Amino acid sequence: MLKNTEFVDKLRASGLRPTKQRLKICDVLFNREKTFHFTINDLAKNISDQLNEKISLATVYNTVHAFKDKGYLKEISINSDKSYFDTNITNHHHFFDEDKNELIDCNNEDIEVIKIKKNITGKKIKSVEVLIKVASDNQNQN
Amino acid sequence: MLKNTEFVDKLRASGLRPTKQRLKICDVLFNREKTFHFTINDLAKNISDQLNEKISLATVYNTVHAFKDKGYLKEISINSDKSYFDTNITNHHHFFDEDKNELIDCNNEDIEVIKIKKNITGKKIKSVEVLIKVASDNQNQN
DNA sequence: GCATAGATTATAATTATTCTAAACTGTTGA
DNA sequence: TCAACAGTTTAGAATAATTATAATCTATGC
Repeated sequence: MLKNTEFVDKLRASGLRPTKQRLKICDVLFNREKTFHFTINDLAKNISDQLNEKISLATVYNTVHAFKDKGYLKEISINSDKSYFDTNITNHHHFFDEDKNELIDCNNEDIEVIKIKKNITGKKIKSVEVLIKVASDNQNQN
Repeated sequence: MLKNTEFVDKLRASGLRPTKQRLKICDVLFNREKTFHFTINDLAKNISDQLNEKISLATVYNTVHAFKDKGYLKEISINSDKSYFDTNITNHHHFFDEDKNELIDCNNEDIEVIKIKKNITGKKIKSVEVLIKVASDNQNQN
């Protein structure tokens, strides 16, 4: 359980003002046991569920993007109408359960290291993401 | 260069009526040397560029989804406001050039086979997609 | 040719996300 | 301490991708 002052310090260190809203979002995002995979909507719901006041949706968007830019959140590549984010910023991959529309971490031990033998000339690799789409047997492949 | 009658047969065989619009879209999508990575907008533009009449955007959406469902197109997972499709339906992976917002095929020889050692219980793997995001050196990581 | 199921179409509706401009607040430095 | 200013928040408008609607049209089988 991280204390409020720790978030304040961390935000200040990143050049972000520790506002009431950002601290609340920190609390919701980072004070949990397991990593949190979420859409903006999930997060907004989560906040309003445990808060009397509410945070404007625009602020939630702003904050999530600010946190992503500072490297505290990762955005996950899924073809979907919405964006998914992950509090686990370490290098790891994902299962996407198409039945439940749910992201699940793939432990690094459970997948072999991806070796890329040839890259695009003049470019630098920014990230390598593996997405394993799963579903019950009776679903369509896509 | 595939002939119109070949598309007619293929569409009929898949239970899709060979309409004027679908045949035109077949022509634009599948009569090309290299695989085509596109968004709906790219495709619509491509069509209207080489056609006097125009095809309704709704029809483009319907057709692309029908072709995808029949397995003639693949949808690529990228976090973005738009969906990307690929005329290359073989099992392969992608580079995404963040500078140009462009998808590039990754030859299967250029990446080692992905071995998934443990799957989600009760689920079947529908697809495994690797997305390698690249950019010029001076870009931010995300 | 005719009936009909399936397609196409323009347009409206929906949904996620971003923009805007005004009000608010954390920080700095006198 | 407090004024001033830049950074934030906010509600609501704007935008953009996509889907739904409902009327019209067309490929197909008889």
